[in-house]
Amino acid sequence: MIENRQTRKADVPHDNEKFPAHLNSRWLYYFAQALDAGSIRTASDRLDVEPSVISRQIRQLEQALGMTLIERHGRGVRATEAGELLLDFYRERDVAEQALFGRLAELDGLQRGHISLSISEGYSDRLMSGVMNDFCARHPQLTIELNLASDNDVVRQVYEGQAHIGVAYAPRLIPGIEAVASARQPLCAIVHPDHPLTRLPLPLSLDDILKWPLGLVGHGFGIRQLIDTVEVISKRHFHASLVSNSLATLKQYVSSGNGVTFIGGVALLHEMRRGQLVALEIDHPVFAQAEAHVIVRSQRPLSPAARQLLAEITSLWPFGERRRVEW
Amino acid sequence: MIENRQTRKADVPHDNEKFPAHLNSRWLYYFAQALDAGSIRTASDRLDVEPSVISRQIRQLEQALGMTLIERHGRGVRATEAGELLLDFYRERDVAEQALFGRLAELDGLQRGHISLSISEGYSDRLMSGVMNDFCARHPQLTIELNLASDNDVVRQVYEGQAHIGVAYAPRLIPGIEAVASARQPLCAIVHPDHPLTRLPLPLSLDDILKWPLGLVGHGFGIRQLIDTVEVISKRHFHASLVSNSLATLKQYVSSGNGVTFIGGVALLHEMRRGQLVALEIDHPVFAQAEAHVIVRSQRPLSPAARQLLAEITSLWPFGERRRVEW
DNA sequence: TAACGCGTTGCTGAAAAAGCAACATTCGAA
DNA sequence: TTCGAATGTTGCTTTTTCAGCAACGCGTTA
Repeated sequence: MIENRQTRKADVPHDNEKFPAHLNSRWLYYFAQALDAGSIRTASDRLDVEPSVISRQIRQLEQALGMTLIERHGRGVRATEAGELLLDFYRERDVAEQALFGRLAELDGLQRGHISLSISEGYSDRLMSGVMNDFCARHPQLTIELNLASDNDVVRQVYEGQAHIGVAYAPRLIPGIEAVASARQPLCAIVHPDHPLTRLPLPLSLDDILKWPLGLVGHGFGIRQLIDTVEVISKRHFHASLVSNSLATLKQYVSSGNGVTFIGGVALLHEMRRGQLVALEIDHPVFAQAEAHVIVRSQRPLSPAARQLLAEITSLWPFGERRRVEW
Repeated sequence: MIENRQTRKADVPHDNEKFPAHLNSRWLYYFAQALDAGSIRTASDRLDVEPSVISRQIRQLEQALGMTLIERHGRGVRATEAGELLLDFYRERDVAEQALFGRLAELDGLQRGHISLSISEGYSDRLMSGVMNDFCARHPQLTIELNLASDNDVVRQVYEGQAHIGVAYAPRLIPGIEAVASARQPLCAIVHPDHPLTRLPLPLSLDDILKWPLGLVGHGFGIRQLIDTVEVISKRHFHASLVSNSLATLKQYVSSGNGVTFIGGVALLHEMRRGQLVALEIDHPVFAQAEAHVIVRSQRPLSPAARQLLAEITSLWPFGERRRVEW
């Protein structure tokens, strides 16, 4: 036992303590086996160990508890009153342990578990239609938490362990965060289908775009950092007529006027299909090389369920890649 | 672990088993301590053991379960999903263990326990008035079973472990039975107070007694063996007008006529006090040397409660000795 | 009474655990 | 960015615990 082990540094012989901090599982095991078999020798035959081992272990248990646990007759052993109490406890402990194993196995078999996803706004549709719906249907007993957040928050939540898996567009990758899948998804200029820009040849030049009122996402989005970067290196000033932390607001903004906003095209699948919005490629390397990432915390052991979901996400990643030709 | 320990005789390497038969308590202990402390090193400082020990024990636990239990960050450890499950189990197990210790301590403090007494008929009154009433009042949470039986049954029940303590009058002592207290209590002739025998000088001779109708206890009573013995060595014939296995019946018999019976005087305290019966000494060494015994099973560990009661019984034994002068 | 089975006890070797020191990483602050 | 402190880990040795073997004492049984 731990508390009986004498350490070298502080060797205090407090054996007079009434009860040990914890019961050695082997003591209990032999104790229960001996009582179950009716005699130490029978138990020793069953377990294929020497009778002396069992005898000694039981004695240690008795000494640790400071009370006699079994009656030693000439023909076997029987439990004393204290022994019965201990035996009942052991039995209960055993079934609890088996129940634990069952739960652990369920966790292994994806019949139990909790997965927390943190997703950049605009990816939820694609993720849901591409993977999540199917995955949830196949594992109805899993608890899946889907959290929409800004790109920076996605990274933060994954980093702090609040989310197991994150999907972010152009996030600032920091040490400790690992991108298990990436896909280049250019940042596009989003406009109404009737917008004059749609009549210009692609890719659009920055100058053409900047003639129109601009709607920008707020800071905290990976997109915004890309925009700021381009603003600096292109030596131009991006005047934002509207700044919002909601992509939906920006979509609304451009769909009801002739404004322009910068959003990854992948986030607009629905609107583009319905002909409500169009995504126009921009002639700038930074915009063109923007990437979306599926991220996890480095060296964080994921639960089996999270591992499985991650595998499915990456296998289908990027979700709309093949449809990209339609844009 | 027991099942992982390889035996020499039958070494079957079934390490591929998913879960061990039993969790090593030390593994769990370190595991819980590390998570509780937040880091292995903090736990190692608290427990005064090397960090390597904790690290290794946790790893063994993980290998035994076949799953990762803690996330190792640079600044401490955290539980995985499986780890949380295991930790919850451990916490519950711990409180159950503490509860067990509490029950064991109660058992030690006589606040809990079961005592089974087997008592020869006729001793219950004296036992109850002398010891049991007080003992029961002082330890109301003890369960005390008081079983009246014939002398031979008292011995048998104690021998077979059905009774912890026995009180028998002149029982046949067999190996394995130990008399922790004895008292010479002569077998007397019991008659009605108005019986002609009461007018004869004491001790009575056998011949005087045998002139009167005889009530005898049945076989199975220690008394009866004494009577049979005397019958043989005195070369007389004891004709029983009534044979009963109930002392109460015999008392009734002699109190309503001029019959005589042989009962230990100590069994008649009530009746003698009320003047309903008198016990007359008999002039025979076998009768005079009859002994009552408090018996237990040799080398049987008694529960603390039973030990305490036994001590009280023997300290006051024999209960009515000082009053014997009144007879 | 002798033989058998039971639990127990020294003793020896093996396995597990603990200690020690050094290492690789990670995190935080200058 | 760099340095330093802190964390978990690993190789190795020492200590402790456990298991096996043989013998003994004891109670039970034929």
